[in-house]
Amino acid sequence: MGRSPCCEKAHTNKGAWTKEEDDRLIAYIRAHGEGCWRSLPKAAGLLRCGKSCRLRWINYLRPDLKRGNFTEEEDELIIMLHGLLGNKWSLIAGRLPGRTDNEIKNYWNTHIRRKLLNRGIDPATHRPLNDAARDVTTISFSGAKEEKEQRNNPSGFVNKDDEKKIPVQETCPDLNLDLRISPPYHQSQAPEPLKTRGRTLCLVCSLGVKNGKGCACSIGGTAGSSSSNSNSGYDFSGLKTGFLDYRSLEMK
DNA sequence: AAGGAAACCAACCGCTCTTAG
DNA sequence: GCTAAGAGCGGTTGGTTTCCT
Repeated sequence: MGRSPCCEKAHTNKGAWTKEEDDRLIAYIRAHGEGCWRSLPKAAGLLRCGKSCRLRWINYLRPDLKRGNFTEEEDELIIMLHGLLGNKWSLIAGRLPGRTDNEIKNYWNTHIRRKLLNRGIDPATHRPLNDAARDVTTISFSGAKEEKEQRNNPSGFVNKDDEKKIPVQETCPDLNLDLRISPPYHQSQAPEPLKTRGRTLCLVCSLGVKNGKGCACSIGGTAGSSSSNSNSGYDFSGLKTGFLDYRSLEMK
């Protein structure tokens, strides 16, 4: 069967974008809006693949992008969300205004991974490195873990990055994120699904993800709307309620 | 000052998911 | 319901910059 390529590769530029290409893309999107990436390059007079245009716009040219270093708060939020969602960079990016999935992914791979490793935490599982073989998978951001780390490293100074001598700080000290992946689900022992004013709330909505693409809850249509998080803070998939129905972690 | 190593990050590739016909 | 096109996502690559010896 096969499928036609997304663009005429023989007639497209590759590699770094030039200022002129950027300008053309920006001007075109300002005039016509995003969308229809396949036909955009031709319409905009660009010798680029549509995918390439989309990526350039999303990751670099969008006016709402926040450039510059990640803050400590963003670091901790990324770590927390990665613990919940895994490598769902786009979902994580959805919780960090002005940041792109690509940016977060790069940042994770270059900074946070190392940071966690130096803290003695496996970046993939968010569990202590020496605690690899347990039956119950626990993702923990609780004080207990910090305590353990503290014991291993009483100084609170952790890694090479820590040559800057920044003490490790718990951003959300009262946030208990102990998550357990338990044996197969049985109706009788299932916890109540997350509910908002009596309505079931899926993880996507509870995270306030804007496009609500993975939303499967009864109020999906309002995912990401201001109403979903207007009452001062979302319940990160039940974090405030103290549990996580891990079945809802299946995003797609 | 020079060369190599490490870090960083933009961009590409290939796959999956969604949607329209 | 099936198929193909379009869009989006995550993993990976490769060029550039910075750091170290």
